[in-house]
Amino acid sequence: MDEQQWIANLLKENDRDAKLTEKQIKILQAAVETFAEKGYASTSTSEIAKKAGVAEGTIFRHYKTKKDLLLAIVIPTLTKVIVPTVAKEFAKDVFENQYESYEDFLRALIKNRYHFIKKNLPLVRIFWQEFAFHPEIKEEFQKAFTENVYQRFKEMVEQFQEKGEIVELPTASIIRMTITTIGGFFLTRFVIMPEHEWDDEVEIERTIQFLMNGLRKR
Amino acid sequence: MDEQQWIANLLKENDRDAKLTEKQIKILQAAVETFAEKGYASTSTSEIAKKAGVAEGTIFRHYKTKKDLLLAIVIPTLTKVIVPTVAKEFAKDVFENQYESYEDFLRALIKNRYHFIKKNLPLVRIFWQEFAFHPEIKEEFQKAFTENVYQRFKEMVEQFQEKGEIVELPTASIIRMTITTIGGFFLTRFVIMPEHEWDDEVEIERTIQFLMNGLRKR
Amino acid sequence: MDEQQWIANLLKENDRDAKLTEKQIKILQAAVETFAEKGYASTSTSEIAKKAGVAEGTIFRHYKTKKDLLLAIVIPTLTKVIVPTVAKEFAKDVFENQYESYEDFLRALIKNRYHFIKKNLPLVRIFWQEFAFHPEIKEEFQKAFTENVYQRFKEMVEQFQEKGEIVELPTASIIRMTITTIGGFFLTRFVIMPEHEWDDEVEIERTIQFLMNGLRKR
Amino acid sequence: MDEQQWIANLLKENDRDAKLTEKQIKILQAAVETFAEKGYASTSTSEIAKKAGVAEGTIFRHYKTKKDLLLAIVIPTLTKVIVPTVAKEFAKDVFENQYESYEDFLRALIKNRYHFIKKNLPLVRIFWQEFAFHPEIKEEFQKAFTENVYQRFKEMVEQFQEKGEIVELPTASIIRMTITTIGGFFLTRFVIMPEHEWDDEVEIERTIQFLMNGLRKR
DNA sequence: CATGAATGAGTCTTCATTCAT
DNA sequence: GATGAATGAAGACTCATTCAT
Repeated sequence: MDEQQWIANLLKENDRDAKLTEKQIKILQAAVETFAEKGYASTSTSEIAKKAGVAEGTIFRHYKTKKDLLLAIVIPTLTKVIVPTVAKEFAKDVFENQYESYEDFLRALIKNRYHFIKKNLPLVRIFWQEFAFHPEIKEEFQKAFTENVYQRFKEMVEQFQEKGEIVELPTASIIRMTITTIGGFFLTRFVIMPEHEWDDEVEIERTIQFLMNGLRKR
Repeated sequence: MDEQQWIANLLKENDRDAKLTEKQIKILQAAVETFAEKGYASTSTSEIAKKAGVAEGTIFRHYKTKKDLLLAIVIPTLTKVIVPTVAKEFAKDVFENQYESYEDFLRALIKNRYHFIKKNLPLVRIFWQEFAFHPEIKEEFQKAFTENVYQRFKEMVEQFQEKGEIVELPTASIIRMTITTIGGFFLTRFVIMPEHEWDDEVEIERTIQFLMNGLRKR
Repeated sequence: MDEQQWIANLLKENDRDAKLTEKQIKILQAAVETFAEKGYASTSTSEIAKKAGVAEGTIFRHYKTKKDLLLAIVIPTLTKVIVPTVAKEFAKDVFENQYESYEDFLRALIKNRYHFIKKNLPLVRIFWQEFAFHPEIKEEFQKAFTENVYQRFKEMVEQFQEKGEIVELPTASIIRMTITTIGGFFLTRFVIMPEHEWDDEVEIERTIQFLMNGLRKR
Repeated sequence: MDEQQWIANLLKENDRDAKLTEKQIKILQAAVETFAEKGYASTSTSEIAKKAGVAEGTIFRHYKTKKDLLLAIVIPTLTKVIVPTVAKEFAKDVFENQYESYEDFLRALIKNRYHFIKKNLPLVRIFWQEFAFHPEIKEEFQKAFTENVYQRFKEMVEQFQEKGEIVELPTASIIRMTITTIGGFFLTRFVIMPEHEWDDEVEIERTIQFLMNGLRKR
């Protein structure tokens, strides 16, 4: 029920309408699980149906095609999760605070994303895997990123460049390095070596220090 | 012809035997191209056959199953390309030199990998995409990495830690940061924003400086 | 409303009972339209429902199966339209007049049918198309034709054979020639070349003359 | 074998190439049979496969879609059967003879078509049924008719109008009446009342007389 | 060695029909 | 009466794989 709730909330079209049926939720859950595990192309609709405990036809009553089902999972993960989470909770959490240093900002950012990824690992995996093969997803992502994240990120960077805390490289490079360093940590942590025993607290702090050393003005 | 040569050399079982017939080469080329573009699961053997200009049955004469064909592409890309290329050319190029500084080593490493990826982008993409879904690949990769790359990398790091050039973090962390930073650059450069206009020379140097700043002992 | 009325009157079970609800009428209209355009087998009930603006289930409340819906359209088109229309209006119009000549009878017949077909083209098309595949329809038609039309037609023919106007061929042959000639005209006119510019008055008269020349005693 | 031969000859793309496999012939036969009996839309490919004694996949190796299979049956029936049969054998038989009278021409025409239809009844039924729903068929037919039949028919009619044998109506009307009268006979004979006991010789002669009476100049 | 026709299990999708609300 | 979510059997079509030539 609890488990059902969050995925339902996450994926329904918007918070007002959208009474997802119980079956719809089960379908989405089963799809997320299976897509994440085997990939979109290798997952059959009959398998999803079986796992969801519904008839195969039921899937197609709600999602006209298999691809619609994928997009129904991935697009909200972007527009609802990256965008508003970023824009509302996350941004409140991250951007709209007044940080005393870029380091503090980094710490907030990395912790926020850490918890988000940990919670939504299957969704993130699906997004990551299918990103390359579905132009719709790629476009949606770039739009979401450009419109919502990039601008705020830029302002943040410039603010601390002006304060003389971080180096005067082009903003784009700084953003890229920040993101890839953090992304690289998450990738190693959650995708490549998830079974390794991680001391997450330490590793996060280490990553922050590394980043700060790399970016600090001196 | 030239094009054919390198992929033939790259993929044939080992440098001695292995007279790949013309058809085999065409099959491998077609497979690499198509797997990279659409993903393994979404590629049909008949499509490969058509693109390679051979009969459908011919593929199965050389590769018992479709998966065999994938592995015939990916495993050598690891064992021949990561391993011996690393061990012979690359390692000659990278590890077996005497570097005056970690920075020089980084520069050699990043440039070597840059050219390799640029040349083998489709192969890298396939590896990257299928990595998650095929345990064989994952294992083979981890074996290759652990046995060949990790140990040499570690020695290199320790050498410059002793010299007092780089910081005394755990070797594993330093390796991870080095690799993810470089990997992050390549990912952005070749996968996420390949169409962006890059000044590669500048960007590489920037990445090196960032890494060095992050790792330098102070 | 007007449009609704005639199809309602045409199709309701019989003139007394049969208060077809508004929804029923809409279903029938949608079904007629779609069956005529795409054929019975290629029409889905959901399509009809959508076109009629009712829920899918509603159709099955009124017609147990899809085939029932077809028969609800076709059978009245026969029993109400061929039979009573023939027997009452048409027959009043056609058979029960005293014609001075077979030619006058033909003229009345062809004009009456011309207007009927023009008005009911979709119904006629459905009947025509499905005739071959549904024994019920075939039987119903043959019954209706034999019981109601053939006998009266025969009397008409014999009457003018006795008067010496038309030739002494077997009645069946004369009826067949009359019907196929007229039918052939309608077929060309409404099915094969509907978009051709027809001068119907002239063409009808020409058909009558042709028939009379073919049948006239000399 | 014999049975197989004619349908193979009839349907293969052209007399030279076209080695239809045994299986292909079986598929075509099964398809013709079933389409004729139940209509295209109501026939399933699995049914055809079963009847043909092949795997369902085999059908799609030869005909990319179910509709392709239909067209592979119907179009040759037009272009090979209407056209060249008309243009070569039939036309030799019918048009290129020197007829002494329109009546002789009619007799040749009707007998030729009588045998053709009798032999190819299923094909004719399919054509007739699907004509209305598939624009491709309609267009192909109109092309075939206009290009091959109409012109020759017209010359024939005009020739006998000049000789004063037949009436001076517009050629189009005369052709239409000729065709619909003959068509009407065939329709009644083969479609509407095939089980009736027909004395075909007599009925054909009667039809000719009727037509001639209708068209004779007087 | 290479071919390509043949296979049949499996894929996504549609559809007539049912039934709880 | 009307709805529309749910069903599952059936539909068209795909595909990896085999095998006779």
